[in-house]
Amino acid sequence: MLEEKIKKIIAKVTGLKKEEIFLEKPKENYGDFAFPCFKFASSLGKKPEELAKELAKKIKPEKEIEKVEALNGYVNFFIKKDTFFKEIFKKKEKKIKKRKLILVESPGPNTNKPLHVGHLRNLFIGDSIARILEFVGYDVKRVDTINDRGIHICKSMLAYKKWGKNKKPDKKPDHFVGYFYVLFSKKAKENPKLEEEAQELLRRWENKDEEVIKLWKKMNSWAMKGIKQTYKVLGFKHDKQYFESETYEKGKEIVLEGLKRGIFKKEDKVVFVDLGELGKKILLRSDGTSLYITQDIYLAKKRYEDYKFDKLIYVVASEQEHHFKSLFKILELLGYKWVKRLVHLSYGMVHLPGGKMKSREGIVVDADDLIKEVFESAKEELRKRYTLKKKQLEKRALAIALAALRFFLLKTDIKKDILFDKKAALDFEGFSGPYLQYSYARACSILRKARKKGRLSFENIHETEIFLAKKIYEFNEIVKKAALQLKPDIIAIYCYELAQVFNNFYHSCPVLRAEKEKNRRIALVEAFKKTMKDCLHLLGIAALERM
RNA sequence: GCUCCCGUAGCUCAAGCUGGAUAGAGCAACAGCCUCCUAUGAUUUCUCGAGAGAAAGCUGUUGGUUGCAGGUUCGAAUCCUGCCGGGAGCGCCA
Repeated sequence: MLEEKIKKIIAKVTGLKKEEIFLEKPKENYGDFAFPCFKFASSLGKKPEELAKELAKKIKPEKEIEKVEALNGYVNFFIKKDTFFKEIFKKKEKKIKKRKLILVESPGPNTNKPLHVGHLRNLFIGDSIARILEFVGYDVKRVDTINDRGIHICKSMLAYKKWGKNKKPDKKPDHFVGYFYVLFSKKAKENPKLEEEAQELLRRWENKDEEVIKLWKKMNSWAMKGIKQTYKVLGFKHDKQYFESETYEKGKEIVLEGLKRGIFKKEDKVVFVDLGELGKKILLRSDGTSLYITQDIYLAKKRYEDYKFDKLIYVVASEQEHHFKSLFKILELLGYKWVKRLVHLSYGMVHLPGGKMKSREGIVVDADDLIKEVFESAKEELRKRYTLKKKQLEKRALAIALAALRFFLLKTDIKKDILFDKKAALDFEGFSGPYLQYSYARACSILRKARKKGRLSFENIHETEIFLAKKIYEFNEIVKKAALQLKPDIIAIYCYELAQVFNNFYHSCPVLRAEKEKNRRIALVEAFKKTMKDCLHLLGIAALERM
């Protein structure tokens, strides 16, 4: 690693420890690596400018280092032009499997409604995190929690019971179920008694009332069927799915046991826990039925028993931060040591220009509708350009549409809220998924025609070639950073910059028509293609050989 | 009321955790550019010529008192304090 070598040199000259040395990436024309002297200078009582000059004098150019210059208190290192090429053309060492197991939970759908754009963000983040962690050597399992019980489920059931006329789905089944959920809210506004009826239905469900269970099974299977269809279109698979309906009873048991042990309290028939700063949290309703958190307690335990994971990452929106803090605290109170392995990866909400999405009122951007719209738009773009057979057209259009969507939802810092802008989601130009695919396709097209012959020459290197080589060189560091911080957006932005630098190179440097430079440039395009492919993989975007 | 998050170009966002040289992209607007792309036809490799379509591409221009006011520092978009504005959460939704 070049950074390591430079740090070593600086350590030698300054007497600092390698760990104390922090290198910066300088601006253009200021070299390739920079060592800021400000802190070190003040500890010696010297002026940074003078110290930088002193240090620069002491360091002699060698193997990879072309020259060393002092400027504005920085020691700037200029790396020899061919070094980055040699670095990226090297065969990489094999990765060491760490054999640590990480569980990623996403997206946790509810079986009372179809997926919306918020779920898509969740799903893309979860999937990308899983890919990134796998890439750096972890074992990763993708798990999902199906929220298939609870008061919200009973609401859609009640509406169907009252106004569904026992009809079978006349549209995608999860949309059909979702319709009744929205209908319930509408009717409940006029008639608040419906809320009580839904509660009664939940009690009957927990008492395993045959009629209720039968209805529940029917509607749940519809919802699941629809949700699975959407997963399939997205190419998303889980290693294991957990169902709330199978964990809530054990959750109750743990809560009641905690009550006996005096960890939890009971007042007015309600079981709750006092979490101090986090406030009080209710664990069982006064009618004895369970809540979201009741089953989450057991679910965490069950997962640990199933997998003995080193880490469990819950990909859940920021609105549930309080919930997870409470959950982790409760698990700690119960004495589970593995609670330290649980992480709530909180991501920002997707808002509409008019405010928050509200499933209950049907104010949402539906995932299926959105996918369809982007897909149609991609088909249109393809038709404008080429004549393709229907199957090929659809396959390619779907790959492009999903690229646009994935990138749109992954490019923003995960903790920040997104303002959903349909025009931007449908954009295939500029800072977009298809832009990445396009640059990849171009590289493939060059390589289809290119043949390398003889040795590589490092004469006449164009500056865009160096920019590209340097960018490719950064990849390893970027992935490590993304894995450490659990931030797919780092990859997304890097990937975009990589494509950008390649497109610059592509415009300034002919490859096939080049002479002495040709072999080197082909090798460079190969290195780009490989890196871009890895990047796209980490984002879950299809790398298309042809656009 | 309390807790957490956010405020950067007309719009959407980078850089903020780890303070550092000129705060970067995309969209929109304006002005340019061209190929190794695509389809068709040859060519067994290297590729070629004709005509056609054409950028999911590139370059440039325009655009900023980084919400406001203080503080720390040689140096602040970044750290600290206060204020203003927006969002989310806070004992029987998930």
